[in-house]
Amino acid sequence: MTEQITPKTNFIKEIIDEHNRTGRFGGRVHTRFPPEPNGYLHIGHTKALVIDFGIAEEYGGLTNLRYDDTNPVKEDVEYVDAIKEDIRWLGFDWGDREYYASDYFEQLYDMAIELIKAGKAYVDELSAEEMRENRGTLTEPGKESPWRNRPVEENLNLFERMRAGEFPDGSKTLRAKIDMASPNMNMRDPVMYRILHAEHHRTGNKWCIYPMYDFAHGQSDSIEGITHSMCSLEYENHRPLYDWFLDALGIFHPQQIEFARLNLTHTVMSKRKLRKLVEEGYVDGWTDPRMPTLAAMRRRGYPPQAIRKFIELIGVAKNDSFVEVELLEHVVRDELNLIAPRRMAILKPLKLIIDNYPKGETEEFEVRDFPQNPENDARRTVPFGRELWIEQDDFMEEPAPKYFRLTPGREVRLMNAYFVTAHSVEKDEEGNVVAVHCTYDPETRGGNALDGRKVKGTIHWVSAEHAIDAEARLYDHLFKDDFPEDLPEGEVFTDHVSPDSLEVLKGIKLEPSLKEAKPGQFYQFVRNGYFTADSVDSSEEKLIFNRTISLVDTWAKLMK
RNA sequence: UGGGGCAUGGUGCAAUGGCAGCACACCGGACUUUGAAUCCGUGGAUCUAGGUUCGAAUCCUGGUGCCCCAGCCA
Repeated sequence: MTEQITPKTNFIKEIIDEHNRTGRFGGRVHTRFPPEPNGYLHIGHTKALVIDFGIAEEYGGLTNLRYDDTNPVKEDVEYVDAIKEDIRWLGFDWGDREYYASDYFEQLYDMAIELIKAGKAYVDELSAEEMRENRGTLTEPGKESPWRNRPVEENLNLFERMRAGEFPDGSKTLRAKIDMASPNMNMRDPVMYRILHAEHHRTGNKWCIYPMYDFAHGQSDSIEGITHSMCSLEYENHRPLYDWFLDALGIFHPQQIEFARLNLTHTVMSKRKLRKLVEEGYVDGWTDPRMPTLAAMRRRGYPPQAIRKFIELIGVAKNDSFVEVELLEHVVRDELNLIAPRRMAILKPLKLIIDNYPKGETEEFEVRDFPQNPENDARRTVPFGRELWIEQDDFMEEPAPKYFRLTPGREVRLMNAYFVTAHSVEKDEEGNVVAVHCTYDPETRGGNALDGRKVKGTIHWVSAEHAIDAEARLYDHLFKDDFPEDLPEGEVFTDHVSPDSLEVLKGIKLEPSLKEAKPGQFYQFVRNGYFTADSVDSSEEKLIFNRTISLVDTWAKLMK
């Protein structure tokens, strides 16, 4: 297991410590996790999850789950449910504090009225295009809207009628009256409300005006008494606006803190791109095990503790960064190594016939599930017979240098069974080896020679007579490139989806104890990798295994 | 050529004026009934130029590079 040497602090905790020293929030720490229900949670969100829930817990505080559902045209209950399942799977608990920004629509509306009355908001009638033209550019100030200074009463009247549904989509907006010349574009009279005659997944058709994120998030935090509102770096430019609304309203003022979001090599993380992969069929839905979504990782067999551990290891900072996916894979292997019982399975079968083993005879071996762990003596029974399946890769008629598996004339160990020596091969008309003949030494039962002689190679096997047929799905990185988003001019990231990211193996051979394998149970297929039954397609009649992650393969590296 | 942020081995994160460290990756070795795991070991970093200081990754000044912002998205 990886050492628990993660840094004990980070810049966010230092800020909180400072607040606690000065008593800004009376020692209280209350955070929120604010997903928009418009897609599945991915590994990047896990960073926010671990920060939001982890920090609150560390300080003895609470975390609210709050859906940021202010845009009905993009959101759906399907995602609300999926998100909750993912959070629970990771082991986080929001108690009964499941909230929605849409719960606050009425209060938000009242706040807008208040700002209008204070002369800090106005109804604008500029079209989207006109508004864009008036906004100015990064280097030039914007122009004030001709509607900017109309009387409070008129604003009130118009805003009420916006709510009443008197105007078509896009015809009017409510804007904050701040500063069209601000160097921060977010302060150039940002839109607070837009007209959207759309059905909301929670409020139905009650509303036809919806608040913008900037007008909803800070106040939602405030209403819930959130003390520390963590978000990603791109919201840094929004903090002045977040603060402005809170101050203009004179309500409880949480602290927004921004951190760098997680980027991972060999994958893409934006919801837009993930959606594209799904919609254009590059993958089989949001839960395709190659996706970086939590649902996909669960299906693929990543243990949730490993994902949490990974997030703890990468730390928190404000530095834009790309984490190598190898670290995630390391943590997954590390965890699985501890919890996954060993099994024998042959992925690419080759027949091995023991010529001097009595025909028709079988025997059983009692084999340990965790041979590397002296404290866990769990065992299972594995049948053995005259004809076995071994891996094609475990036999070479003309061995490469340093190859020490099965090859004519060399003695190797069949794991937990006997020493065997290959003598001859059967080939098909194309010259492919289809069976290997060997002899065994009955004096090596269990895998050790009475005379103490050693063998260099140990290979795994499955009794042909008892084997169960199954399918295996081997996954590799979705993209071969480290940074699939860094593309030459004119190329699309979907063109780079790796054709090797999925390899389906029909007719793999399993030891019989795998018959009852269920999704959510992890196995190590000895010398091959970690596998789990597929939660969508596997059944008792037709077992289908996902390869969660291969074992480290020093031999393959040597061969390159 | 506006504003906001960020620069430490290949990657990510520490070091908060006092010996630049940890993890992954890489490389070498030991051990091995998994070419896994485990164990041991090597190499490799403070963007740059000045300044302050006995002493700077850390403080100051200038430069350079990268990221974000011109949605009625979040």
